[in-house]
Amino acid sequence: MAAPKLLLVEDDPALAELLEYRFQSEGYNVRTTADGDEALMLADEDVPDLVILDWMIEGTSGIEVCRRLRRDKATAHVPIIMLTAREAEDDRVRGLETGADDYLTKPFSPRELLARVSAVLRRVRPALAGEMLEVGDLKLDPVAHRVERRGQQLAVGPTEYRLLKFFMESPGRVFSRGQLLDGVWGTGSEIEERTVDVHIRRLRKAITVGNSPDPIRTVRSAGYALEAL
Amino acid sequence: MAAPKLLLVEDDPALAELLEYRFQSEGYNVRTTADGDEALMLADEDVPDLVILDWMIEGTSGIEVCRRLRRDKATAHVPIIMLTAREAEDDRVRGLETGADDYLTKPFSPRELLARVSAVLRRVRPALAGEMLEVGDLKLDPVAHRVERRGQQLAVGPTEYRLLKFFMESPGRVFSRGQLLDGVWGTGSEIEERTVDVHIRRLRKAITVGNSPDPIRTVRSAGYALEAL
DNA sequence: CAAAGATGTTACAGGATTACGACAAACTTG
DNA sequence: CAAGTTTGTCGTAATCCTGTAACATCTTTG
Repeated sequence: MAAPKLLLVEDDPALAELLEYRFQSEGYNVRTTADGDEALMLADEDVPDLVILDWMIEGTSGIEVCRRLRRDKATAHVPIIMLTAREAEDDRVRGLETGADDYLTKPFSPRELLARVSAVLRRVRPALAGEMLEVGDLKLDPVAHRVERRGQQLAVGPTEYRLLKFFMESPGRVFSRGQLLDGVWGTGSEIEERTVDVHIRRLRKAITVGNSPDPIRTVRSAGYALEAL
Repeated sequence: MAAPKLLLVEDDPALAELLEYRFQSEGYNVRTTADGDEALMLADEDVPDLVILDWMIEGTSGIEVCRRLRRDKATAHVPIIMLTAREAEDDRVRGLETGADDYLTKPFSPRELLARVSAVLRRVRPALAGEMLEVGDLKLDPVAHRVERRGQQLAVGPTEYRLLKFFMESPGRVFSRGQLLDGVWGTGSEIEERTVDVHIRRLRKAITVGNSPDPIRTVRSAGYALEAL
């Protein structure tokens, strides 16, 4: 299972280093920055699985970073945990309303932050926590790397597997070919968008058992979506 | 939009009543109980969209309720917010590890709980948190790219979809053909204004289900508007 | 009521988008 | 290294969508 990618935005060097070390030893893939604008750049060039964001940072403020992450379609659904030194309830409420998923008030223990990160990831990206994904009659086991439908094992190629997993993490949601290339092939892949069609076709073929219905919906001029039939 | 269904498990009568009142006035559908076993029964007979669970309750303990909710397939993915009077970090971590999605430490303000509930719902059930456009009996889900009326899926072409979405973002407002061309086709499109008529016609046809009334009003010599019938 | 103006309706051809099959290169695996 | 898989790209077929024109119908106005 791929290590969850975290983006840590924290301008206290001591705390940043401590957290980076702790998360890495827990198997996370961490990038760190102290600057709001740089954080947005990093998030844009390689979309992380979760952002830990200090409220009070240099450059663009935490809440502004949060807002911009939400505005950009690529990062709109990335969960955000805010760190705040303030006790004021207003700030916490404002953070949540801006789109943060959670917050912690300093001081906090690394252990508590770890628990939160893991809880949020489990909720938002079950596959990263090793949980079984189920959509309709499709089951995907991220640990065993197996896919089955109606109790039947399916032979799914590597790319089709990643594609299916990506879809199953957001059932019903429509993804453009560009979004699929970013999410499945990795940001900045130099691949023709038409190629996505071919892999969709291969995936469709692979998950067909008997005369089962096609759970992948083509949305003309928009992209594809996996339906929970 | 259907009111989100909350299940409140709280054994302090005063607090329970206060919260119940606040949530109801915010448009939530709330059921309350003070007992852990009863909570499980209620959750089982009508699965709620979110559970607010006091750690210290009579009967089955909060953490046990949490565990059992997670174990039952029907309720395994219902988000849980725990309320705890304890300050101990251990308890909070334990709560998160047991499968709670979030917790609040007493005392907290109803406003903060409301913000949390809304944040969690927005994550888990976007449709319940208002990321969906609704006008009259029309529903448009921009994420899933779906349109339905009276619970029935509608087949809407790409341009009609954009047109409808544009209308639904400003219900009741009249748009001239020129404004529609700018807003839906993009500024500077070299298209005959009469073409709009044709797409209005196609949209009307597409959103007709049975003998439903036509929600698109023609304003002679001015344009069209979508009415919230 | 007749004429002018505006909107509704239909048909159609060209255009745009997607599905499919095949293939060569790159990559895995034994 | 050889056999087999996987992958990205093309060309073409199939499908769907779109804009326009032509005509019908309705509304306003004189």
